[in-house]
Amino acid sequence: MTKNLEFTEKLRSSGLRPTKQRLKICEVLFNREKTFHFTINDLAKNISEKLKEKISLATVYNTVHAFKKKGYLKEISINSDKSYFDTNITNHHHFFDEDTNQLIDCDDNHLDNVKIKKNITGKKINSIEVLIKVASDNQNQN
Amino acid sequence: MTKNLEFTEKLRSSGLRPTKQRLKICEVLFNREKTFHFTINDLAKNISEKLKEKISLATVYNTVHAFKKKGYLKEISINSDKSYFDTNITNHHHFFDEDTNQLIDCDDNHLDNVKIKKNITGKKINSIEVLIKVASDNQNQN
DNA sequence: AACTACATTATAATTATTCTAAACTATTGA
DNA sequence: TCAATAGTTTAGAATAATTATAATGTAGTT
Repeated sequence: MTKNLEFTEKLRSSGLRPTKQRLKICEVLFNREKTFHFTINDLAKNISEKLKEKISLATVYNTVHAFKKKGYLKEISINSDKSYFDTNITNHHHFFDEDTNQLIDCDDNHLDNVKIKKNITGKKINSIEVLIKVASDNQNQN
Repeated sequence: MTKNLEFTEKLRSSGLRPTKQRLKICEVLFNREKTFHFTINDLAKNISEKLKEKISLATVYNTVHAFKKKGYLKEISINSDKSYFDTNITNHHHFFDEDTNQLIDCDDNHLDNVKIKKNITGKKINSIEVLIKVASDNQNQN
């Protein structure tokens, strides 16, 4: 609750109206210790668990995309039927646990810096993403 | 046509029956100089252009997944509404041109080897994928 | 040739996501 | 303060990719 003013300011400063729904979503997304990796579905479930009120799915989609556009969220490339988002917007990479379908942050001690030696001519690099897919050692993959 | 026997053998050796449809798809996928990056839709279009006959979409899906399972195709992680596949199954990475939505292979002279210094405990690494998103230098990104 | 297991197919079903258009609300400025 | 307006929310429809279904077809084997 004390964070509400902070979120209001954050939204207003980026030209987003601090509506009730957006503040609630801020609370769920940004009021945590660890970074949060989620799909829209995860988030919607989280909202209806933590908060009493329901927020329309369309609003969740709208808000997540608005937050992404403003740079408050990052979208992560995983080959999947759904999109994954990350509250950690710093430049970092990911493990993807194929057993649990969970994304896990890669910190610096996991991975050497990726160096691009040669780029496509005439293009600029927008992002470099490394995705390390892992699974249980004793589990057979299909 | 001369390749047909080769494809028949390839399929048979991996326990896939060399049906008419699978051979046609092999022809479209593997009878080319360069590696082929495609979505199911690309492939279906390619089939109906190059060949006279139509192959049911369901069969295209089934076949692509069967080929992937047998290791003849790789699925590439791009955050998108559709899945991308690659006939180049060697260990390599990709550029993704956001202007044209095209995947481009990264060869060795583009990228230094990615080294994982520390893995998640109890898990084994199934794959490491680097995706470098690029776009026109003079184009503003939204 | 006939049997059987695997394949193909059209179509229905499912799932994630976006669109729509009407109702609602935050902001602004009189 | 209050009304105008521009941005938001919403339920539900629409769309798009993919998977399931179940009937028909076909390759491989006997």
